[in-house]
Amino acid sequence: MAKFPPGAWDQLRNYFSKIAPISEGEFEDLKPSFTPSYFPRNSFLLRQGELCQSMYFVVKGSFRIFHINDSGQELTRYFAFENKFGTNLTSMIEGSPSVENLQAVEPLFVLEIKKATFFQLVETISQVNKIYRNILQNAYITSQRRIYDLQGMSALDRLKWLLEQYPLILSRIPSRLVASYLGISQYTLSRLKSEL
Amino acid sequence: MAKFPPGAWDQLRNYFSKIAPISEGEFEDLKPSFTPSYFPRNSFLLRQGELCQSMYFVVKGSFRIFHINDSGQELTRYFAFENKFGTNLTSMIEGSPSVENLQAVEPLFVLEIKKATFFQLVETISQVNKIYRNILQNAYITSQRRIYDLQGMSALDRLKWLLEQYPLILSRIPSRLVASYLGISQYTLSRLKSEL
DNA sequence: TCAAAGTCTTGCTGTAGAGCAAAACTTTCT
DNA sequence: AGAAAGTTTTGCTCTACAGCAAGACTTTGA
Repeated sequence: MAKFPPGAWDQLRNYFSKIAPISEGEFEDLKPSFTPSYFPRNSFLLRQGELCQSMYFVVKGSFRIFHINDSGQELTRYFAFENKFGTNLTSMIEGSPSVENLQAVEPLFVLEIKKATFFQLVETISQVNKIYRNILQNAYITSQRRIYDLQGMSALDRLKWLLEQYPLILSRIPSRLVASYLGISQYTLSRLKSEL
Repeated sequence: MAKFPPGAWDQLRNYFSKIAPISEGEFEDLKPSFTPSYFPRNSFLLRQGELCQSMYFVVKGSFRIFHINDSGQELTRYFAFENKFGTNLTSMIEGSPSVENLQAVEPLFVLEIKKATFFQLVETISQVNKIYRNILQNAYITSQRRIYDLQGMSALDRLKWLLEQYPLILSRIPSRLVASYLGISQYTLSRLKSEL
């Protein structure tokens, strides 16, 4: 395991400043709420059935959020890269067992914040309230876009869409997982890649 | 056009009280922000390309939210029935042109609140802030569930799912629209209904 | 109350994409 | 460096579903 990236706190501060600017002092107060941690490739941050206890801010690497359905098929709905928060919001909000897994795709460094701590900050610190609102809004918008864009599109058009919208996914994520994100089989994806 | 349902304000008050209880007096102050209006069957509250200017609280009837894609195919993502808020959140949040249409499916009575008014209340009245958070959370959760539940399901399983999750849709909404909600053709839907 | 418009059903045909299996290629580990 | 494990590609077959067209049934409105 490599050592924790030194710029981590700057990345987080930067994230804040884009949405809800925060003073140096206020930020210092926030720091203790976050814990740096490391997850090796393929390890799980959360498994289906567990309660989601934390949010994760990606410092370096990536993880995916996916679900295994009754027929044993994997469905990936999100890849979190650097400077993004990711978690199973539904489980956090409802306190219900997660229907999703969070799994590191690349070696992963995160800043972790506990659910209770986070929601407390949402209530008490207006910047964090704003951050949360922003996270919800974005989560919603992304998910909307995904429904509309992918529904009723041919497999080839989905691939082109991905290339356009999220080129990072194609360059950093193994094909098998990309296929499960697009909702097509790995065979079809492989064939389509040759067609451009 | 029938006359506006008399219990409308009670319905709205009731909605509030389940999420963010509010006093009689505070509620009276809120009332002027909402305007009762009526939309006949099939009329549009909003069309693709326009800016979404309002949120709608359904008093009686129903409307749907749908998108027409490049191949001219309709995709319905939501049916709003009594005591639900509905709008194109994305367009409201981003101030971007709507990619969705809102259309009355049954004769429709709503309480309408303007976007600017609403966001102002979100900032100034903590109960409305809570309502908004709740709307965002629910919108997100619903949309999540839809992705997971429908992706990779056979057409028959989708139908069973609908029967289970949203029986109202099957009983009140024309088949053609139901099909566009499930992402299957009207022909397939018709055939499957006979298979139970 | 009956014509006209809209909606639902059903037969038939065509096709996109799933899924298996085996080969080619890549990465990982000792 | 070479064996073992994992991933990607490709050929082949099979099926669920789309989409047209024509007929049955339902709703609407003058």
